Amino acid sequence: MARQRSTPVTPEASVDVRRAVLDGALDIIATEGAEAVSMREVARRAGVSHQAPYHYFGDRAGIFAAISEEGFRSFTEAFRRALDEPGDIAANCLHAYVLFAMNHKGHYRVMFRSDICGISTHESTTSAADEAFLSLLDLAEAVDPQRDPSDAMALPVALWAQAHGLATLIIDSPLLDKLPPETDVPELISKVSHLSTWRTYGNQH
Amino acid sequence: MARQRSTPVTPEASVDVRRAVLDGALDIIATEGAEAVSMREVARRAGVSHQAPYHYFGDRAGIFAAISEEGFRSFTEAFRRALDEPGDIAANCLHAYVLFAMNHKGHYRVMFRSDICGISTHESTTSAADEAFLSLLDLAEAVDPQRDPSDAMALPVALWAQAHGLATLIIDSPLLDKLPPETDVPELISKVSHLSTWRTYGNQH
DNA sequence: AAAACCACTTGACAATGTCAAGATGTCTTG
DNA sequence: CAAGACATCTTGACATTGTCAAGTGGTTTT
Repeated sequence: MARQRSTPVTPEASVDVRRAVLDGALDIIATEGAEAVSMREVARRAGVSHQAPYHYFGDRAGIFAAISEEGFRSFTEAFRRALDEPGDIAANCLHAYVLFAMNHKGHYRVMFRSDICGISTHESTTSAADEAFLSLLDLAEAVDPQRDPSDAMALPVALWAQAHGLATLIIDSPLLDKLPPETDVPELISKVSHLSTWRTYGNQH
Repeated sequence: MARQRSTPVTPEASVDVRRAVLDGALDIIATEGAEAVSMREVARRAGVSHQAPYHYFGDRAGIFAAISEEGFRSFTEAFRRALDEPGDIAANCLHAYVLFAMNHKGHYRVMFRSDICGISTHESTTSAADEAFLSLLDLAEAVDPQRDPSDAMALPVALWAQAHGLATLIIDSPLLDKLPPETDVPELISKVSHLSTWRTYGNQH
């Protein structure tokens, strides 16, 4: 009995293993949280030996770094799409931000958890995060290009904090536990957007 | 060699062990993150056997639940103090919120991590969290008592999200990494407060 | 004096992260 | 086309971890 996997070693199969490890980890993170991810469990789910994941990711933190990178890339994509939509740019972007977190719970939960992935040591993850930040700066520019240049960072920080806070409170549930169960989340986002910095004054297109 | 601890079993000593376990855990959480907390390491730091923490906290999640409860209680205290200060109530509260998170990094990092402490199973933790939420509702009431009652939750949600987002982005560092190193955090909080919902219109006292 | 209890302890177990050392196939180079 | 290099895994071993079980020795209650 030389090998259990149906497909032997081929370039395609190896991509599958990498993907399967990532997907297994993402599933665990989204349902049980990042702490529950174990090298051996993701290996088991991928149907490979307990050491196979090490080949692709080096160590446990490597898996999280890969997930984080993937998350930042697809986040940037979604956010830039929202920037180009017609209507209230800021409101559109807040929706896109929070919906991304909800639809990519596993990714989002890892993206800002410096304690588990040590993102700074993984260059490609850092650059993906930098790109995401740039798209946020573009939003600030669209919302208020005339703000005081010496305080240019205040607006992006305020926007980011509002969106990140709303996203984490929703996906980690303490917020929804406090609200009536029939609460409509997209509607809630709209209301928050209306109350906050996430609203564009006269910049619709 | 019957016993290693200098003080034998007395009521006082037992309080010390409980406290020492909590402090050890808090130190690890603040410096290395919650993942690095292990039952045996906190026991080691407290100078007791690896099973002693189980006596007080039941299991690993129990330690986090206790920290979470302690966090919510002292948070509520600090927040209520800010509510009573003269000046712009909302701005004062935002400062209090973020400074609490910065000064109680260990506590704050655990308070909203449902994945590691399963707060809902610990009744006293849940009630401490409920009280904290009530103080937030009081702030919303002070900021805008005349808002539409059918959307009464939108304002507290917006406030909470802004504060929570800013706090987590600061203590977990991705925000400060993007800003110039000489950035003054309290000043940044003020600017964000000025830009956002965290500002009181005509409610100063 | 006996029973119950508190605040621990020692011992054991399966599971985990990771190092080391293969195995087996593909690809490259002389 | 043989020989090495490389990719993609595997099996084995080890220390460390969370937690169950079963003491141990004082204090308190009955």
